[in-house]
Amino acid sequence: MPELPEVETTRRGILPALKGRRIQAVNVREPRLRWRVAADFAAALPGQRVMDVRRRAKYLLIVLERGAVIWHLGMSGSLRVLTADTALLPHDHLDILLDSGLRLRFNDPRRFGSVHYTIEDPAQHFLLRELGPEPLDAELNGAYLARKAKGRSVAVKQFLMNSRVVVGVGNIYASEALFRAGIRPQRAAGRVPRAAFDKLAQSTKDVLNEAIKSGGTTLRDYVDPDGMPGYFRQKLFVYERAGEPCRLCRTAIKQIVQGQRSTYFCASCQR
DNA sequence: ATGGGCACCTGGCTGC
DNA sequence: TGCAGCCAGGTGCCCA
Repeated sequence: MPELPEVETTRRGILPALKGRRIQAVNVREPRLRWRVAADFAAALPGQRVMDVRRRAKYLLIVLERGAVIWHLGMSGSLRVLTADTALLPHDHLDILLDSGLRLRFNDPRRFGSVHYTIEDPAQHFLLRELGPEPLDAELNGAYLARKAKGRSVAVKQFLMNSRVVVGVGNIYASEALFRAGIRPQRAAGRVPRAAFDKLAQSTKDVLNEAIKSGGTTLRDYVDPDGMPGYFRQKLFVYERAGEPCRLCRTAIKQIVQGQRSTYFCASCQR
């Protein structure tokens, strides 16, 4: 999936086509997503104007006059802005038709994505209310990470990917941020020195910001709303580089499994 | 409270 | 050529 940079790239891409437009219709072709699309979803939106498109963690929030759509792209989802006559592809599960004649189309082969409509404050929705701070906010810093990690035995990589600790750091950028901070992914979170957490907070922000600038990372199927891939892949230091030389010290990059996810690191640069 | 494992689903690649 | 097996940008839930 899209991690935070890909979701942010998507948000920026769809915003100009959506903001200020009125929704004419919603076409749900496949309701069986991560959560079944509610039976009344398609009826709640038509006639409403899109006020804004925001992001919280990896969720896109389409803010309407009344309520909001909470959209997650899962592992393989993408949103594109298309003209009405664009041919349907496999896994094009849902369209939102706008009064401009354009439509927002959701494609998601694995169907791990989801859409919800809420009339309440989205921050209080069950998907959002337990989430930790945004990584690009000042709230994420070394002191915060050290406090949250105190006494915890979980590996620091899994700690960093825990959305109750900090949101938006997925499997690619967790490995990348730990590499840049010089921290072994296996190290118990509670045993990471405070100075290393300072570095980690900064490297997390850096890698996410740089990836956003590059339009995100395309490994397989991610495309932005204009159908373009992201270009950050060529700037990755460790992810999917097992056996290849470290870009800093030439040591072969190692691949291990943590929490059923692949982790990549340099055993020389990371301690 | 914390940590670990499973589940959801399709497609692409590898190796026999 | 066919097919079984494995892997993939996520995350909620259940259990010890």
